[in-house]
Amino acid sequence: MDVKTLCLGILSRGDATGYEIRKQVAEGPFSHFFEAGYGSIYPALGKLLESGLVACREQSQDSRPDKKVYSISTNGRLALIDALSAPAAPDRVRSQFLFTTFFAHLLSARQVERLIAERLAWYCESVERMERCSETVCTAERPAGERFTHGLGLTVYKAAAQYLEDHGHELVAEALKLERMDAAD
Amino acid sequence: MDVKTLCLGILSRGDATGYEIRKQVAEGPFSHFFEAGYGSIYPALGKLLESGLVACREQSQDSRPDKKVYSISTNGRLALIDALSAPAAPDRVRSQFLFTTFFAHLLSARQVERLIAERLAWYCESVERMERCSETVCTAERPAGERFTHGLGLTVYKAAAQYLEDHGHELVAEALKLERMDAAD
DNA sequence: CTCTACATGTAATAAGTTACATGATTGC
DNA sequence: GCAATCATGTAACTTATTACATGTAGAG
Repeated sequence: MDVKTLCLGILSRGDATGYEIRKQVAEGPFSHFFEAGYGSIYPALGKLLESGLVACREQSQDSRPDKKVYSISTNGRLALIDALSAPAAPDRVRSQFLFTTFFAHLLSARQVERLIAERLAWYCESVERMERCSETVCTAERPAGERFTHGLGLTVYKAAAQYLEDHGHELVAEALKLERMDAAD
Repeated sequence: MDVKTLCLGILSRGDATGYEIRKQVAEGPFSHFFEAGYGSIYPALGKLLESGLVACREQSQDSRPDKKVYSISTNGRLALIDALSAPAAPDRVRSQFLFTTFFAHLLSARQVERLIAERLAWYCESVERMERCSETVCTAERPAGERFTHGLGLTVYKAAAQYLEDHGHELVAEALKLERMDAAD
């Protein structure tokens, strides 16, 4: 499941340019479980074009740069289904935040407090971002899978935010205690 | 936050061999937010040794292969704190599972059913794996950060598993409906 | 006049994965 | 006898990130 497959998936929902694909990954319904920048999307589209899994038509626009609109081919749809049918690979997660909280005792109380506050803000932003695309994903016309994936993301974010609100103070409390002990020495 | 920093973090809790580090990442308290295999851990330890952030003593054992026990140096501890103090980088998540569920309408009901069941099993395993190391992480002697990180991971897994139990059937129901429609054609 | 949005791409670099290579011991 | 655990490492490959490179138009 690489960026090529991601592009196939997005194109299976409708034609798009590289720019639009990137927007769907950054802000749209894929944002909570995939990341990709231009530097991986454009090369991926190039390879898909080479192997005939997508087609491309150039569109000149006035008062806008030309754009290349990609559309998925029949072979592309088959390749997508193949990729989806492959044995489930485990999710890849690497959390700088959790790594940092694990070693919170090495930071100052001020740092810990900021860490928690920033993360809470980030969860709020993420939830807002996701709710902004709820209207396009959570309608009856869209497949159930889209609603499901969206709902699972929201649920997880909300559970995590709640945990932070419930337990964040414990981290700060310990940091303050350690600082008092240091001061006593 | 790369594998080098991960090694520094783990070594800050006590000396370890490359093999033991890998075990902590695969099964220990780091398993839910970091991944690393031998192929990244050994080279990382090599680089840390070169730059003097860790020290290494060789230990021969009888009836076991020799091992290299690494320990963090003072500079290593400083480097770790530096890395922890760096501005929070967003978590990296790439979920094959969520990608697949998003496009569940392209799969057969059988495939969807298996997907959900396997994922639920995976969550159960993950929760069990994490609870197995609860005893070493969730004691009063360990820093609050370890308990916090552990608790957040468990909370998120449980919330996700609950969501699957609550909404997984919707996905299967749609798949069955699509199959009936196909059969009708 | 500055910032954001639109729009595409390449090159250099960094990072990590997979496969390869080896080998003893312990428990079933 | 076979699988699992302990134990270390390299080389080739794949992949993705970052920085570079360029340019228009509309909104404020």
